[in-house]
Amino acid sequence: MTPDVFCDQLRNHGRRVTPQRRAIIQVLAETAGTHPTAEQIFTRVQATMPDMSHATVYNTLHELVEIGLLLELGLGVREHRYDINISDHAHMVCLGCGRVVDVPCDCSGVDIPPEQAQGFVLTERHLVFRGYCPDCLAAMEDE
Amino acid sequence: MTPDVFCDQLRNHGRRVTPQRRAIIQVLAETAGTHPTAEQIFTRVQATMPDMSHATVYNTLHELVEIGLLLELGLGVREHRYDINISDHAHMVCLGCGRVVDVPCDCSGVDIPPEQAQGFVLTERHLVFRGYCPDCLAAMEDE
DNA sequence: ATGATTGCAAATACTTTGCACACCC
DNA sequence: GGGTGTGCAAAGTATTTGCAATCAT
Repeated sequence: MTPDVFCDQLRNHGRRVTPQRRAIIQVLAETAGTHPTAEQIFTRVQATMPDMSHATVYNTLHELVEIGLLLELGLGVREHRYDINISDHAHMVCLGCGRVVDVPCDCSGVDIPPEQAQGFVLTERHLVFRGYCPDCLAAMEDE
Repeated sequence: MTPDVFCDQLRNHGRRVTPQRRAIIQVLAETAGTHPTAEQIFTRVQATMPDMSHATVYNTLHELVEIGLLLELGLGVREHRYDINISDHAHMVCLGCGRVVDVPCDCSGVDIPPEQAQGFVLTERHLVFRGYCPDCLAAMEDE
C-alpha cells in the first residue's frame, strides 16, 4: 500500500492531507515491519520537519487507526507500537530486547463460540507470543 | 488457590512474607475475575493499611508475576491488569468501559511451527479479543 | 472563508527509583 | 544480626490537553 493510497483514504474519510500527515505516513511506510513506537516515529519525522510536535504525531496515528489503515499494538510493554501491515497476523515479542516480529497467523479457527461470548460483540483478535529472540538467546549463552 | 499457598510459594522462592504482602494477596483473592489495575489494588489495600505505598504494591505484584503465581496482562490499554487465574485462558476487552472478561480458550492448537518461529524460543501465548460488552452495546442503542 | 489541523507547553497517568528506617528470618 | 522489605517523595516515561495561530479545501 503506497503513501498515496493513505492520503486518498484520509480524504475519503473527510480528513485533510497536510504535509505533516504525509511525512508521518512516509515514515510508517519506510519503517514497515519494525513496529515503531510513537516516539520513534516522532524522532524520525522530526529529522525532516523540525517543528513537528508530539500532538500531531499522536493525532495522526490515532486517526489512521480509526480509519483502519494502521494497527495499534498493545503488547504488554510500556508503549504502543504501530504496524501498517493490517492483514491478519500474530506477533512475537522478545522479552530481552523488545523486538517485535510478525508471524503468519492461522488463527481463523480460534473464535469464541457465541455461547461463551457472554453477549460481547467482538471486532478484533490479537494473538501475542512472548519469548526470546535468537540474538538475546545467544547473548545469554555467552554469560 | 488460597492466600496461604501464595505465602508458602513466596517463602519457597526465598521471599519474605510480610503483612503488606499478605494484604495484597488477600485483595487479589477477593477481586479474582475483575482483573484489577495496580492502582485499584493499591486503593483497596490502603483501606486496611493506610501507610501502604505504591512501591510496595508494584514490588509485590512483580514478584508474584516472576514466581509465576500472577498474570500481568498487557491488553493495549494504558495500565496493566493482574489476574490470579493462571490457567490457560483468553480475554475479551470492552472498548467502551474497559472491562476485561475471561474466556475459556482452546488455543492449545495455535502454536507457531518451528520453521516460522525465526529462531525465537517462546514461553507465553496470549489471545486477546476486543469489542463491546452487552452493557455498552445497550447504551449505544439508546442514543 | 471556514473550520480542521498545527505547535507549544503544561498537565496527566502510570510506573519506577533512591534512600533511610523497619522488620522478618 | 544481617539483609530483605518498606514508606516516602521525587523523578521518569508515555500520552493527552487547551488554546491561539495557521493552513487545506
